Amino acid sequence: MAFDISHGSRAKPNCGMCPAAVACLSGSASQDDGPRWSDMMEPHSPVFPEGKSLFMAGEPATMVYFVRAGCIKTFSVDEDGNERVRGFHLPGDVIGMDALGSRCYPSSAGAVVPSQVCAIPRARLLELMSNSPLLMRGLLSRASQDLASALAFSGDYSADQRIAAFLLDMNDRLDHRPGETQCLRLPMSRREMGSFLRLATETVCRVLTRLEQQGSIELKNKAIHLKHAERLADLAAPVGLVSRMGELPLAA
Amino acid sequence: MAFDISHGSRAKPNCGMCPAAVACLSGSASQDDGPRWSDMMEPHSPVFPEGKSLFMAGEPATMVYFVRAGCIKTFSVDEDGNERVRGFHLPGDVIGMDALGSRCYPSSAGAVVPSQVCAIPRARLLELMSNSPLLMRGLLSRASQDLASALAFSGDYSADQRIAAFLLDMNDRLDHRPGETQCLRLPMSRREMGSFLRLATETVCRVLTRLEQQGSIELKNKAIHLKHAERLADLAAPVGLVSRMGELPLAA
DNA sequence: CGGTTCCTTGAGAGAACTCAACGTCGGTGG
DNA sequence: CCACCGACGTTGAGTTCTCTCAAGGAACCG
Repeated sequence: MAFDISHGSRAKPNCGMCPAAVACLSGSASQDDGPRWSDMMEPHSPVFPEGKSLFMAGEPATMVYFVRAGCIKTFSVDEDGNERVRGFHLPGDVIGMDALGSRCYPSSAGAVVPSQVCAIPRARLLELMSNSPLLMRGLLSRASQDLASALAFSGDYSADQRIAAFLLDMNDRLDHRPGETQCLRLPMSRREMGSFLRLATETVCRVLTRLEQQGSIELKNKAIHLKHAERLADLAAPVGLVSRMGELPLAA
Repeated sequence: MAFDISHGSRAKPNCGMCPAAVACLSGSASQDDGPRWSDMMEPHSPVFPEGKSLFMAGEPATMVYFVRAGCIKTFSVDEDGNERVRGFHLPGDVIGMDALGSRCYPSSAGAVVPSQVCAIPRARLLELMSNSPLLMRGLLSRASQDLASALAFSGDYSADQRIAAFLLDMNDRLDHRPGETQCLRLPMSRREMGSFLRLATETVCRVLTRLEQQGSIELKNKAIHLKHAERLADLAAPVGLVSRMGELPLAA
């Protein structure tokens, strides 16, 4: 993890110091908004231990969260108690945008690994958006990207294609030191991965094993070395997931 | 169809006269916004014959559309030329909200049956949203609902469950005179239905036939009579699709 | 160390797909 | 009016992919 959450838990947010701030604010606020942005935030950035939930589906949506460190999943639970992961949120990602227009969170959210988030009251964010078209544009842009990503994964693709696309997506989004060999350290379990990709846990395992036998990847538990990213990209091409690195620059 | 598009094609939008206006503006604008709203619109409401496309994926997003009559599908085309329907949009629905934050439309849009839409320049809408928090709230609310619906259908459910949920959703959204027996007239082909639900055309047919044999529905080509909506609802329950009739009232 | 959860692999079952054929509908032109 | 055509809809047979059930191994924690 790029940001050690063991120190400074419950620290007052200071976006100037936060390694995730670049991603949080990218395309979302002008230079001037920086200080105001920090001031908006709740005074503490709570730490959530693994498994702890931020909020439950149906709960009144009071806050919007920005992930500072760790990994947060959003999910819903069907009547049989089965969990369905809707998405994984990494440092710099926003959680709760889909509740901006409604009173309640449409899904639950919980920490996949120990995580830290910054919170901003939903009403304050709406107000801020009204005052800053640039911020509104930026946040809408993020929401659009999340939507596009969700739609891409919702397609009817084979297990191999979905997993290849997932690995590449996580590789894009998890920050890893440049120059370092592409070694993913996935925060989530096989079960959570399968839940997100609509695959049985066993199928996830089998596909990963198959990809390893083909020499495309190398498995070391949750660490995955992408040996032939190109081959994965070929496999994942039909999914049509565009890299989120291609951020919208600040210019309108 | 509740609104005969054979007359008044290319008519100047007049939301006071339009049967879809209630849905368009529901929760989206205050009383005062009504006239301003009409003025925003492009001077003509173009008619799109079946198959005609409104815009293509990747095209610069200049307009946001409101469906006035007919049925518009949004879709993407993969590298093999296969069409994947992302959603069906009925009178009162918005198209292009997912492009508000980006420069280009993420998917293509085309008429499923002869259809009429009202267009509003994207920039004008963004401007209007900045000036009217209520409008912003309303439109975000719609976007949230669309997202929730898309997520519900993206779940890993059986063909029967997805089709039952789809029929009930269409029944909710297609306006039919109250008191009339619940007789759906689906605008889309089996192929389009399957494309949306991630099912082969043949599977759609088989499931519909099965539902008919069970006495749940009655098929007359594209007209479908829901004989036992309850049974369908039981089947579709796990999909967790909430009726869109439960609109957010105007009150904050 | 137990105990638990997660990961992995195998065997069999089932759901949906593909391929193929045929029926139906709506339009077009002789 | 009827024959023809193409697109759409329906049904059957066989295949494939993924799931379920089952069991053993590995990692983690008190």
